[in-house]
Amino acid sequence: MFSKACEYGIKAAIFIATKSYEGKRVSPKEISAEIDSPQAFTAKILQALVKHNIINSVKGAYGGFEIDKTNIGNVKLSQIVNAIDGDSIYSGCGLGLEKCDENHPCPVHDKFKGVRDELKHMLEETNLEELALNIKSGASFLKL
Amino acid sequence: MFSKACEYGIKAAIFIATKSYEGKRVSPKEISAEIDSPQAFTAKILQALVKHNIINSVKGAYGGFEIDKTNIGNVKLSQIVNAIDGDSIYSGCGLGLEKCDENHPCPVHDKFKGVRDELKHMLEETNLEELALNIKSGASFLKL
DNA sequence: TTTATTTCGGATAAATTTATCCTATTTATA
DNA sequence: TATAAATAGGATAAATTTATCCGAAATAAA
Repeated sequence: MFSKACEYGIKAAIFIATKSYEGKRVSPKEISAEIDSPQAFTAKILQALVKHNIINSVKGAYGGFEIDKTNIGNVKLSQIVNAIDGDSIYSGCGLGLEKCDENHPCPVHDKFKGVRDELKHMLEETNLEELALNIKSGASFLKL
Repeated sequence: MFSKACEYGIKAAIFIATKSYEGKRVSPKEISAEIDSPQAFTAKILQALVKHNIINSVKGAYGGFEIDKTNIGNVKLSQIVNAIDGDSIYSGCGLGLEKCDENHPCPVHDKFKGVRDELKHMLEETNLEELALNIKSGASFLKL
């Protein structure tokens, strides 16, 4: 469904959010340990999230990654997915046709519509706040 | 969503079905031309579909690939997806956790459940017959 | 200003997926 | 039986994704 890079990106953002609520910045080392991902690769993904203004980075001593506490609720999963995997999940044809729409549909166009729309809706409605709070409360997990 | 191999496999199976209704066998060359895919790679995928008993192959002169006319309606998309991509779409965790279920959910487990179930249901309920008939009637397309 | 710490970013390598090529094997027909 | 036509399958290459390494740049604090 998502690339590994995207999975790491989502989990990293959630973890950063939980720490940002505590006013703490986190390093790629802490992040990769917490989400069980390769450190250097995760660092690359964090760079991408920074460039897309989804998370903030602070260089130098006592630096690290963080998200503005007041903005955590505004960050939608769709932004993260879009930043890393692009919009192919929404806009792309399920069977890879170059051109696929109501007027020139692939064989599964209509049947996929529901699934795609539900996925899109879910990603656009889910924000980091609720996901981070569920992690903090122990209702959900980032690894294992 | 699906691998390219799987996209090719689905489109190839649909095309074979349309030809099988006419009692005609088709070659990898015809198939790849019709679904706009690399011929040799497509041939490998056809081999996999044969091994999974989703399509039949007949070697030698006047041979080719076909599907029993009486069985076309019984072939579900889920069988093709399963044969090529495995069951990761259904059973795998959306964020790649090794263990992810009600008791130990990833952050998006519940939110993904609906999407996954709808996708699964759609793949299990859609058969080659309806897809092939839509191609024959010009209601849907396999390329461009 | 120096030092320690930390992200940034380029180069490269490993793994996986996608794709190609060529020979062997099978089979219908002349 | 010989021949032509077709799938089967192994070896290999190209492209993409995933992953690692290391030096440069930036920054806080001593």
